[in-house]
Amino acid sequence: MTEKESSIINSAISLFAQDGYDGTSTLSIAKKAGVSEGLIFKHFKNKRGLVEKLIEISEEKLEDMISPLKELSHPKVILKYILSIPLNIGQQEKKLFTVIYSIRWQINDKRLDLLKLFEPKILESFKALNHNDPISETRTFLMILEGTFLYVLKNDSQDSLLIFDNLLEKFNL
Amino acid sequence: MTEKESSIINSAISLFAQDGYDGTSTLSIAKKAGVSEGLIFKHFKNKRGLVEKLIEISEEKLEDMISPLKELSHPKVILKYILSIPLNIGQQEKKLFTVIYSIRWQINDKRLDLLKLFEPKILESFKALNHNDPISETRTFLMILEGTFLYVLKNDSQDSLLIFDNLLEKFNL
Amino acid sequence: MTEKESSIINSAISLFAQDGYDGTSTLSIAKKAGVSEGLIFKHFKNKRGLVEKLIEISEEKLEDMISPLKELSHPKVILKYILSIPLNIGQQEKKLFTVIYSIRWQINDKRLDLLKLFEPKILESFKALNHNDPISETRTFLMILEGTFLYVLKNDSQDSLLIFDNLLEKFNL
Amino acid sequence: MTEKESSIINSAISLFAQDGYDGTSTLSIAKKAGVSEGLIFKHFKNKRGLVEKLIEISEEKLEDMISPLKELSHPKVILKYILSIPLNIGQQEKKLFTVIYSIRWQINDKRLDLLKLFEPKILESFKALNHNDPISETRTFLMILEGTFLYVLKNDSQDSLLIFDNLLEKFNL
DNA sequence: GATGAATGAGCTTTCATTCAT
DNA sequence: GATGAATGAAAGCTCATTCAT
Repeated sequence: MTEKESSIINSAISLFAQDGYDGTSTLSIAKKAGVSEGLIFKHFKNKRGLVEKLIEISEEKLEDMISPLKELSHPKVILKYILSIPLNIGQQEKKLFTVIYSIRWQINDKRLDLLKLFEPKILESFKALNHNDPISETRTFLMILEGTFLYVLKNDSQDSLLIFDNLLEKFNL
Repeated sequence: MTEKESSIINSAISLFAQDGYDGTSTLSIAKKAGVSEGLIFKHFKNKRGLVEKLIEISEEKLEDMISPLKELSHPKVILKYILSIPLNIGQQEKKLFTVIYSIRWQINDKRLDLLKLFEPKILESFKALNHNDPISETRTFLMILEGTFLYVLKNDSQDSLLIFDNLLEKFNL
Repeated sequence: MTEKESSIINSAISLFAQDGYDGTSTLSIAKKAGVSEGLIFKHFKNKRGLVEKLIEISEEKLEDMISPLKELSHPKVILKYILSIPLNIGQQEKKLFTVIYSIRWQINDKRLDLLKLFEPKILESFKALNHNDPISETRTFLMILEGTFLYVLKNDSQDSLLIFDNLLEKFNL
Repeated sequence: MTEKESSIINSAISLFAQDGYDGTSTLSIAKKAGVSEGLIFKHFKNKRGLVEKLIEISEEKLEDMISPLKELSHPKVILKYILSIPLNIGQQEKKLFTVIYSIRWQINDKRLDLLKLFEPKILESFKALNHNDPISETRTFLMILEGTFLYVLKNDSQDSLLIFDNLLEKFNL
């Protein structure tokens, strides 16, 4: 990946997060990236191709967040870790996930439901805890996880910790 | 409000919910409404004006949902009622709220944070229940309420009841 | 002519003078006149019909300005009088003539060359004065008359008198 | 400046002169220029931007007409030269100035009062001639100059010379 | 790889005009 | 005579995309 290519990606993330996919012109991305408009199409074929790239990156980012789970064995620790993820994302990831969230309303693509990646691990954990309805509990857990993500993306929250403790309690973690 | 005017509104709700604000052309709204494109602008001035109208309608809808709360006094009953709201919305409301949710990523307007309307009632209830940190609990409650709304809007859930019971338990309701 | 009809005309004059013919919408005229948009078309058939009416009125106004000439016999007095006309027009006439002037660039109509009405009188006067080239002198006179009109319409001139004396001298009047 | 760009400018001049600013669509300009409509906006941002360009060009044209004055010293010669300017403009300049004149009724911009550029030279000349009221005489001179311009723009005059001599006489030049 | 001139389809919006009431 | 809801054509403008260099 050349320097210009990654400059385009970063500009796209910022602008998509700020103004939405449709609200961002390829020209504005090019300008912000200090690059000619044509180059975007050379590298990504489409404006849509840019989104594809962002989805890929998001998936990789999330995979990275999931991978430490392999070394954890206790289900409560696993669930705690998952719940902590939205509270620990950095500024650039925040923008990236904001893009993914906003795009979900405009583009139909299963891959945009990023949190689905956590489902197996969560279900497995609740089963290990002998929860009496692990499937429902998983669904609720995911739902709340999504609420937490949304909250973090929308608010510059410093009160994350309070929310976190509160959630742990509700899931007996 | 003439018949054509409300036809425009209904078409706008459907199309915005389906394709997003930017993804919907005024021409497509007009066609679906069986109306000339110009009429949209006579009645709503702007494409943006159409959104303003939808926001107003949403606020009214939500006010209607809140008003029964006045007759409830027990805090647990109040909170239960609020949690049940997303599970009881009809098909047209679903579309309407989908529009509001999707637009939040493109238009910055405080009124789009519809759930804020519930905040006073929720806080008051947790205080009445002598919760040891009512402010945090309210925030968590709202966050989860949003997650529930999102879930309901995205999925054609028939499993609502299971989720509902699960949530009641988590808030000791 | 009903009250509403003349109200439309006055509004049209003001708005055309301010924003030009194309820059003025029939709706804005209707609003300013306190009248429905449809009524304009009942009375004047067209937007263009409104202009026709304004041209008629202008011609009448100018005829009124010319008519006192019939009682004047001395050529110098006649020319002096003509030269004084632009300096003595009222506020409403000013607007009206502004409309005529601005419209000349958009609509081709011989009647818009209002000053042509003066030509016979001017030519006759210079002939009576035994001017050695009355035709050329008339053309120059008309040209300068037009310059004076333009000046008066564009500037809220109080220095009219100085200009007037200056012109008299140049034509030996 | 690319070839297409100047083609747009020339088409704009012709059409604006013919049909006025509001009466000319950007599409018609594009067609006449043999160019896509979008290109107009790439180069000039706005329809208004096109006018800005025409104003600039006019100013440059007029500067070119003024510059020979630097080499003239005798005030009478200077004034004679200025009076001769409207009679010596070419076909394309004629169109250009027609645009400027017609636009003055629709757009308020000091730069559209092109003749103001001559004011200092004229005033200076009348002072050098010890005219007893040089300020008034300058105003009158400018007014007549404007009348002359108007006359030339409106009529395909071959009788320019007669007018010219006539004017010289009136200003003792 | 990189540019930027150029395109053309599609968008929102305006507006003169019509017509049922 | 008067209204105002409704139309539809045309306007200015944006933008993803192409392509010669």
